[in-house]
Amino acid sequence: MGRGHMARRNTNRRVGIADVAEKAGVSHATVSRVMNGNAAVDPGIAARVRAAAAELKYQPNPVGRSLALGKTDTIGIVVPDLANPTFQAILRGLSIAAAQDGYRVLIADSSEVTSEEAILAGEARRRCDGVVLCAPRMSDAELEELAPTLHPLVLINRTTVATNTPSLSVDYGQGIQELAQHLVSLGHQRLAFLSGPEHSASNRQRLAGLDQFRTGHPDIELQMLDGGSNFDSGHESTEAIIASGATGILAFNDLVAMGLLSGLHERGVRVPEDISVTGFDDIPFAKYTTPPLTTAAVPINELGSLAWRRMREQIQQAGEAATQAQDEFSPRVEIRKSTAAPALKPAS
Amino acid sequence: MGRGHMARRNTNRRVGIADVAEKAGVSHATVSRVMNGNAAVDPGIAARVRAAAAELKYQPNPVGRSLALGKTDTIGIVVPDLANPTFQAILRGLSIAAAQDGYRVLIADSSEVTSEEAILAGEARRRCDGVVLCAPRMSDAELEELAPTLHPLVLINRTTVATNTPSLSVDYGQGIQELAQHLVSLGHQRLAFLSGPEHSASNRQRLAGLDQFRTGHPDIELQMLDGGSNFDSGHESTEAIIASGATGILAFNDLVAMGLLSGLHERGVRVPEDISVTGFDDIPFAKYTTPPLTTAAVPINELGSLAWRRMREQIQQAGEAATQAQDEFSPRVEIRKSTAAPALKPAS
DNA sequence: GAATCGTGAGAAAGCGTTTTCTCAGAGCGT
DNA sequence: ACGCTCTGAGAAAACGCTTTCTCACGATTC
Repeated sequence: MGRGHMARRNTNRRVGIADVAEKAGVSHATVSRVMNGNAAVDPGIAARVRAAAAELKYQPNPVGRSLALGKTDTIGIVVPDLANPTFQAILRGLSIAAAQDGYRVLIADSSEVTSEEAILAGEARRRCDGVVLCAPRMSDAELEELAPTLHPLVLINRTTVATNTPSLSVDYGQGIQELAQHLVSLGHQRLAFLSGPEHSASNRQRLAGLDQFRTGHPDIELQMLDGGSNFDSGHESTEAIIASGATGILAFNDLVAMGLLSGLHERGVRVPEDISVTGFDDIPFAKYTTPPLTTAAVPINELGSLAWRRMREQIQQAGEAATQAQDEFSPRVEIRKSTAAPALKPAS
Repeated sequence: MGRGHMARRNTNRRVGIADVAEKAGVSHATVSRVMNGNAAVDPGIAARVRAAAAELKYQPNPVGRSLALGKTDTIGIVVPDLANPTFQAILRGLSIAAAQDGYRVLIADSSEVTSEEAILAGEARRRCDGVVLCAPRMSDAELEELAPTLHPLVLINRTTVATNTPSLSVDYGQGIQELAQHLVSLGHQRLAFLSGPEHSASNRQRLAGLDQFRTGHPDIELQMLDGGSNFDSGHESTEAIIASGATGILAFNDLVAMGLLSGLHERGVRVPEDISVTGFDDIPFAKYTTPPLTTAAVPINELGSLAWRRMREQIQQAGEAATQAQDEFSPRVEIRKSTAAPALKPAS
């Protein structure tokens, strides 16, 4: 195979800085200088270098560059489930905003496996200049311990006690209360909440909001049913929902609501005549379900781009551990056709 | 600021291989050997190294590793539009499959800007061990020139004349013909195709399929209307569709169809009573539109994971430029409620 | 018991950049 | 004309790792 020391260099190897240095008759250093435009170099030489680089189609190797500069121009994002339109939208917003500043994004999907999150985040952080942790399912204690490790870190839908990591959150507690209020004002007396993943902080917020709602409306029945965060889990809850006897259903999110809608349709239960259903998030498709879904709209597109802005701020500050912005968004109730007044007298 | 040469090393710096070497009283080399389990090292020493590594929480720096090994354990994916559920699904399938083998994925969204694709792909390739190019909009000539540059490359919805880059494609031509056939067999005589992005290869396939359809059905009217690939462009085409007088509409994809559905609804045109509409792709939400969308189902989840398998094959072969698999999927028509027989006599 | 082999660990050479350090030569003032 | 500063380019160190090369030491063999 001929693993000799010299020769076979040009044949195989990608063109490197050494090649253009040789062609231009200058040193590596000079090539680097003209490529980066840092120090002043003689215009004649610079032109020669540029010509050589162009002719050889030289493109600096980012890995070497990263090692020397100590930065990768890449950020990582960890999401619990890439199939969820909410996280897709955040990813997209983040990716586009970051690209505008010359940064790329590396994705990691924990598939809702809580124990993987810390590992994925750590790995991502080592490869990237920062990490955005999206709706982490891990415990507060674990998050608190992990956060400093990850440092240029942005949290979405989660906060830490230490105020030096920025967070973006949505006031799910308020949103769910408004939805419940909407159902009640339509005349519903028996509500049910189809809850989300056990370790989801946003689910806990919803539960807290509903607790508060209960104290304000002691006369209203409100059941809690276990569920998940995706389409299937909504679909699987159909029986339980019907059995509950509730007429107003608050689904964890739009996906769950859509699954439920389809399940109810299969069972011949009419929405909203027999049962009213609400979602959460207002994903783009919520307008086009049958019937169009009443939901609480989260400004999802802004989340991604704001996450990048917060990340960039930290990267630029580099060091001075200032206290960081804690952004909170208020969802806005979007009334459509999946909610209506309940039937006047429930059959019997 | 004290930019001296020594000291201030432990304070600031991330723990590196040198630190654990020192702590264990061995050389860098030995630490590396232990961490990678390559060469044989004395069990006693190995234990000492491992203990030191654990105590220091040492994690090898991936950038240094990448530079030394010439691989990044990362692949890139370039998509025209991350907002499109089809590409989201491919990304997800790819990401999950790659993660299983310890690879991460870097994303690049060209935002349908054709001229950006080559640049993004090139950049991605330099940072990664391979690139998957998803429905590239660039010209055949450009693609042909770019392909060898990108080498470990997988194409989705596009092929090259050189057979040494694997490609995954969907037979859009056949799918659209089957949909047209479906409309005709329902009794439609006047069809219209709402075409997609001009530079989309899959759009050209559809056009070719429809040409073929025409020759088999000279009696059927088939108009071609310009459109786009997303929700909005479908919505914007509403007027043109109504003006066309067609009763059977073949939308470029499900998104366009959904936009059209909403536009028609706003205008009071009933689907399927007045106009039948078909989509393409069968994205998860197609079942839940009003009415549920007749479409051609593409096995979208498989695409992503198969793309990874093809990529992995190439990475493993590393060199021997064998001819690569060209996979083709056949869409399956999914008849739902957005298509029906046309009104017997069109008003006048 | 001397020559040979094998084992395993350290020294050092990469990997491809950037950046500091060093120094030659030009320009300037006196 | 001498020494001074200043500009700009090359040499070399650094980034953090892997891997080849080298060599010391103990074990084997005749």
